[in-house]
Amino acid sequence: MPAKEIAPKHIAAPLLAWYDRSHRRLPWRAPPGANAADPYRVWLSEIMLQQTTVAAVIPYFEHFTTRWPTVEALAAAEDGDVLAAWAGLGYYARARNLLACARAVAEGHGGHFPSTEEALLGLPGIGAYTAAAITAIAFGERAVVVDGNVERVVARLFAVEEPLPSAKPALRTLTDTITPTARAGDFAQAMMDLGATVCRPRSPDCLVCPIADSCDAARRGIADLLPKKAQKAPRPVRYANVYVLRDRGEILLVRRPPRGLLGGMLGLPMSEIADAPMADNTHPGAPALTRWSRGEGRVTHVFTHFELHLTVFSGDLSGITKPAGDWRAADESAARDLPTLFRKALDFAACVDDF
DNA sequence: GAAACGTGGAC
DNA sequence: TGTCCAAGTTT
Repeated sequence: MPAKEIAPKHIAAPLLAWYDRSHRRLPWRAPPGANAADPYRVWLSEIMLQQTTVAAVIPYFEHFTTRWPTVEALAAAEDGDVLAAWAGLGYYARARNLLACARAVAEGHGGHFPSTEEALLGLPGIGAYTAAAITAIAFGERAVVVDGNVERVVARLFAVEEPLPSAKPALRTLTDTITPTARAGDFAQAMMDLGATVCRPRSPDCLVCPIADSCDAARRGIADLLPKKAQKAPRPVRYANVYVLRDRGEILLVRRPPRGLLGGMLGLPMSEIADAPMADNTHPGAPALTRWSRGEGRVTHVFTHFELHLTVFSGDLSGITKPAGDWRAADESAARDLPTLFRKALDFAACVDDF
């Protein structure tokens, strides 16, 4: 019954001491000894960090906070500007929910984020993890903050053999038992930092871990085998066509439907996504009836749940009525606001046709 | 509960 | 090269 032997203070005290010693400076973190963190910055960083690495987030966070320093400023922004600023970060529903949340806070809460988990959970894009993280980090209130790092640390600490994701409820309960009341935000961040830098998914560095004394997996030498994970489904391969339509120095971009894959983002005109390649002489989803020339080869882009093989067609408008859409100068900057998928397709087309 | 939803870095 | 993974949420 190792769970009983690990008292909160045996974890929190050495962990917090380690955190104070090794404190990582990150743009959304209040410097040591400074005033409490700004809820807007905490919230923004937590949304951006969902399933996304710190290194990828930093430049986006700097850009967003410079351009929209407050939640009210963000709430007043144009949808297209925010989505464009998010381009390349991925999981674009986050950007759509970000705006919806900012507007809810600005209009429904007087520009102040609510400070309870329950109220935070009611806001778009804020789930169990983010609500707890904001409660602890921005408001200093005790909350049980469980992300992927914490699950890993706790699974090892208590040598939980049950695989994820079914172990989630047990891991949450165990996290509750070691969560202190004091320094709630620091404890949460310390757990996540530990998971990111010491209690890593592969090759955990138990020799330098501040809580290895209390760790059942370390004691038994099985830390690198935990947590166990259920097998994931294989990634299917799918196909689509994209169209680079030119008119003199411009190319056509279109706004995608507001939900679903890359929802709301600007992109190249694209066919439906199919399970097999389309015949070269049919052009479902093409923006105009013109002569299309197929690029040699395909662009491959790997999403979480499928691998997309894109055939890139280019064509010239040459006198046909200009279809509606966002016509952009056909240079490198055309790809600026686009999801990576379309940046790749444009790069591919540029290599083939050098426009 | 399972599937949808991006991207880039590490090994 | 392929696989795994990163501070998850929504439907």
